[in-house]
Amino acid sequence: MATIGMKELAKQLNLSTATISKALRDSYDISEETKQRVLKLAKKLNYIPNAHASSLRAKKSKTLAMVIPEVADSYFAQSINGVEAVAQAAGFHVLVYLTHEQYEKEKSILKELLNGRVDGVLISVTSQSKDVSHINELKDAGIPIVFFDRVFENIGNGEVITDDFNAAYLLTQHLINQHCKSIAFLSFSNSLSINMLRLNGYKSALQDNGFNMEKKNLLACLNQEDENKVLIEKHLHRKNRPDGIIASVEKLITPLYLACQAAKLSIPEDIKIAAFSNLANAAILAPPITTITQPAFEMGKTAASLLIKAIKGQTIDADEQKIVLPSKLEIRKSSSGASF
Amino acid sequence: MATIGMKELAKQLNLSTATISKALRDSYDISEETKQRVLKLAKKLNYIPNAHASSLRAKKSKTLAMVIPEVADSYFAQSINGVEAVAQAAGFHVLVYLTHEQYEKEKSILKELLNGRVDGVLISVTSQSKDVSHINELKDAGIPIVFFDRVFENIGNGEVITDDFNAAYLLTQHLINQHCKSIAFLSFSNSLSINMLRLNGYKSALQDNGFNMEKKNLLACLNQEDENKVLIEKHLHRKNRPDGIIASVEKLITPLYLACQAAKLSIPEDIKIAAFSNLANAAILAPPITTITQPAFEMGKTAASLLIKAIKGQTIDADEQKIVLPSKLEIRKSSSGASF
DNA sequence: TATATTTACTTAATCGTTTACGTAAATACC
DNA sequence: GGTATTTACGTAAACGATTAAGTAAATATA
Repeated sequence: MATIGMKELAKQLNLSTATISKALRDSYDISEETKQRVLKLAKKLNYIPNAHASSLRAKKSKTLAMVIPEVADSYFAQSINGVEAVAQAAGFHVLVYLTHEQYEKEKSILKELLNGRVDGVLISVTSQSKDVSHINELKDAGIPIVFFDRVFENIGNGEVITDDFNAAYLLTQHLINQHCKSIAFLSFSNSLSINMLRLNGYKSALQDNGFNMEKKNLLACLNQEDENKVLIEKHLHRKNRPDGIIASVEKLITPLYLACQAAKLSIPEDIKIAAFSNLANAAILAPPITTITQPAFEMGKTAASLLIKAIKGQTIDADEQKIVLPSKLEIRKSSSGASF
Repeated sequence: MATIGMKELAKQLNLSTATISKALRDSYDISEETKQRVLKLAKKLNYIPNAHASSLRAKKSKTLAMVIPEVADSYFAQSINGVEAVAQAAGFHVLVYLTHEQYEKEKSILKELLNGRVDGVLISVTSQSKDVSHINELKDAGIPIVFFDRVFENIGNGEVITDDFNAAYLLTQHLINQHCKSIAFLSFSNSLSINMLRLNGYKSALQDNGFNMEKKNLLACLNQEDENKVLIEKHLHRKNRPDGIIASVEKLITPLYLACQAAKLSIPEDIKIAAFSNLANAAILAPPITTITQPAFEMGKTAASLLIKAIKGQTIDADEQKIVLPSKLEIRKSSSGASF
C-alpha cells in the first residue's frame, strides 16, 4: 500500500499541497469549508504526516534523547517511566541510549545527536565521565541538555538531583544511633558527583559524631556482581570488620547480602545494613532492608519537563535550574532489628 | 554556532554538494584525492549528516521502535538492554514507547509510526490487546514488526518467546513434588497469550498428576500492588486455602509475600511459593524465591536481530520466524525448604 | 587522427512538508 | 464607480542529503 501524503490529498480535492498543509494546521487563511473537506479526507485516507519531512523543514524533531548508563538498575527503569509520561503528554518521542558506563560511548552517542536528530538531551552521565567537551559541543549546537541524578554541575540547562549528601548523612546517623561503631561505605565510582556527595554525607556524619573515618572502611566496588561479593566477603573476614555497612548503590545489595551469608554474619544482629535503592521488594528481603529511596519517577518527570521548557525557549529561572527532590529514608529490619 | 552541512563543505572545497555526498559515501566516481580532501575537512569541521534529510531522501530512518507496557518490571528493563545492544551495533536508534497496559495507547502509538518515523517495530503487546487491526496497518505500510514475550501469533515478521507452557508445567510439577495438594495460580491478564500458556502449563501438570483444577485457585490480579495484597490475603484466609502458589508475573511477588506475612503463614513451611521473575535479588528474599527466569537480555537481542534482518529485506526462514528461548527453573527455599 | 571510452566532476530533481510571497476574485469604503 | 482591503487560494522556494543524468576533459582504441 502506497503511503498517502499531502500530494494525494491535494489531487483528490483539487487543491494545492500548500492549501492542504495550511488546512491541517488550521491556518487562518483557509476557509472553514475547505478545512473541513481536507480534515475529512485526511481522516478517511488515514493520512499521517511524514515525520522526517516535517522535522527537516521545521528544524524541530519533537524528539528527545535519554542517555543513561543502563536500565538494569531500578532507578533508571523507573525514571524512564517518568520521562516517557511527560514526553508523551507533550507530543515528544523518546530515544533511549545506553552508555554501559563507558565514557567513550557517551561521547560518540552525543556526537551523533549534534545535527538535528533530537531537540534536547536528558542525561545521567557515566561513572567514568570527566571531560565535559562533549557536553559543550551540544550546547554550542544549541541543543538544550538537562542532567538528572548523575550530573555535571552548572553547565547544562538544568539539573535534577536528590539530596544525596543529606540522605547519606541521615543513613549514617541512623546506623550510629543503632550503635554501630565501625561503618563501611561501599561505593561504585569516585569520579561521580553523586558518589562524592554520598561519601561526604557519610564522612560528615561520622565526624559530627566524633568518629574517625577509616580508609579501610571505604570499599570501591566494580561492575561485576560476582567479584563484588568476593570483595565484600574478604572485607568481612578482616579482624576489625565493620558492624555497619552502607551500600551506596542498589546493585551492591545482592552481593552484600550474599557476602554476609557466606561470612556467616546475621543481619542485623552481627552487622547492620542500609542502602540507596529503589527496589520494589526491599520490604521482603531477608531481612527487609533499610533504604534511601529516590523519587525516580518524579525525577524523570521533572527533568523531562525542564528540558521541554528549555526546548520551547522558555526561560528557566535560577531557582529552577537546579532542582533537588527529597529522597526518603525507610527504616527496616536490616539496620534496626525492628520487625518491619 | 551554525551547524555545518554539505553546502559548507562544498563551498570551502570549491566542489558541488553532490561530490561531497559521493565522497563521503565512498562512491567509485570520485577521485581518491578528492575523497581524502573531503574526509579531512569533514572531520575538521566536525560534520554530522542531518538525520532527517537522509531519512527523508532514503525513506529509511535507521530507527526502530520498542513498544512495551512499562519498564517497571525487571524483564522489560533487561530486554531493553538486549535490544539496545544489537541496535547500537547495527547503527540503529531506538525509540521507546510505553503503553501502560492500555490498548488505546498501543493503537495510537503504532498509528504514529505509520509514516516513516521508524523502519521497524518491536512490540510486547498490552494485556488488553485483542484486536489486531493496528498491527495489520503497520504490515500494510510495509513496516516489519517483531513480537517478543507477549505476542500475537503468526501475524508478525517474527516472534521471540520463552517456553512458557513448559516452564509453568515444570514449576507446577515441582510444587507437586514438594507435596503441595492445592496450588493457586495468580495471573494478571487472561487475554494475553503468554498468560494462557502459563495457565495451560499449570493446568496440564495438575491433570497429569491426577489433580482437579479448582476455579477458586485461579486468582486474577490487577494493576495495583496494594489491592493485590488485599486480594491475595483474602484468598489465604479461606478455609481451604492453597498450600502452594504460583505467581505468573514478577510484580505479584511483593504483594504475595506481604500477604503471606499478614496471614501469618510462613514460607515454605505453611505454604510454598514460586514465581515467574527476573529479579536480580531473588536469592536474598525472605525466603529466597524459586523462580522461572526468562532470558530477557537474550530475548531482546534476538528480537532486535530478527527485526533488523526483516528491515534489510533478508528472508526469515520458517524455523526462525518463531524463536523459543529456554527459561530456567531456579529452585530456592520458598518452595523446597532447601537452604539456597 | 578520428572516434570511443573512461574519469571526475556538476546540474538539477527528488524525498514530503512548510511558508513567504503572489494573485485573482470578492467585498468594503469613500 | 473607482480604489482599498480582505478572502482564499496557488506558486515556488526551502529544509539537507542523495542520485540519475549530463558534460567536459583525459585517455584509450582503431
